[in-house]
Amino acid sequence: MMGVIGPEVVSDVDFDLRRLRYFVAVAEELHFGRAAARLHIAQPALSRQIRALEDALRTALFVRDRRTTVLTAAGEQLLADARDLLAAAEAAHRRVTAAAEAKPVLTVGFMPASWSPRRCECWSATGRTSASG
Amino acid sequence: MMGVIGPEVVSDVDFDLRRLRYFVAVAEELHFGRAAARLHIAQPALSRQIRALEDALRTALFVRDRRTTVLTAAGEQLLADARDLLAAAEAAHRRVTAAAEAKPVLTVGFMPASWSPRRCECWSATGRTSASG
DNA sequence: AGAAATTACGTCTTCCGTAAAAATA
DNA sequence: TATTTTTACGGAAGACGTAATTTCT
Repeated sequence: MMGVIGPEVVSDVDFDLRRLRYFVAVAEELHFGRAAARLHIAQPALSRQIRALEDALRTALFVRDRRTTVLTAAGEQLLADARDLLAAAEAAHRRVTAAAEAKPVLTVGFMPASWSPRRCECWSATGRTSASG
Repeated sequence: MMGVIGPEVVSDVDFDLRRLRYFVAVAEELHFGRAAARLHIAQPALSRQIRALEDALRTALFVRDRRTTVLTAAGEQLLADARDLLAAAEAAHRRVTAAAEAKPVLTVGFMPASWSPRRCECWSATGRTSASG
């Protein structure tokens, strides 16, 4: 499905964070059985979700070689990005929780590896004393 | 729900990208009706999803003042993070698609505003000619 | 009354787990 | 035949829309 119409044409990236977690598990294990066990779900459910992800991306992520499971180039790219995305989501969750408690937020230099910068300097320290109503 | 058990205790960040999009719409419009129209869904559905998001985060995101809708401090934080997360997801989608087509990927300096760096230098240029099997 | 958000309810899609099937060494 | 993944099927959870409800100006 596409984002639709008007000034708002979002590409509607259809990967769920849950699906991304599933994908990372399979990509790391390279074995649907072990990945399913690690995720505490049944194998068929995992297989379906991975296929659904591939369909949504319109891109093959694994090469199922009958006996072996290997990542495609797209799969390798997604593995890197998925890890970053999940980490970013978790970090966001922490920041939101912290903001709710009106605690000062300290952001330390951080950057996803997939952006592979040649050089990067980045830091910040934001102290906020509860200024909310 | 928590990630569960063993060496893998993921905090199970429960925000869906779809819910995040819904949230951004409301946060930008500060009006459930307009936001729902913009998202092409009904108002109640949107209201429920926002509440579900707040429940999942265990954090209030809006102050519903009957007549007005305002962001909480946590809401403001999430707005910034959500935009970055959605942008990152979209970028990841593009990179994955590009990788699938074995095109060289050019990453230009980019950094979410929410990390509010005092100073940041960051660039990279990765050329990859189809080396996949 | 009028406007804005939430709850109630019925429906439809999606997701999961168990069981069976396909495919390969 | 054993192992790994995928399809089939029935049940549970989630999400949406329409309609009714609450609350404040």
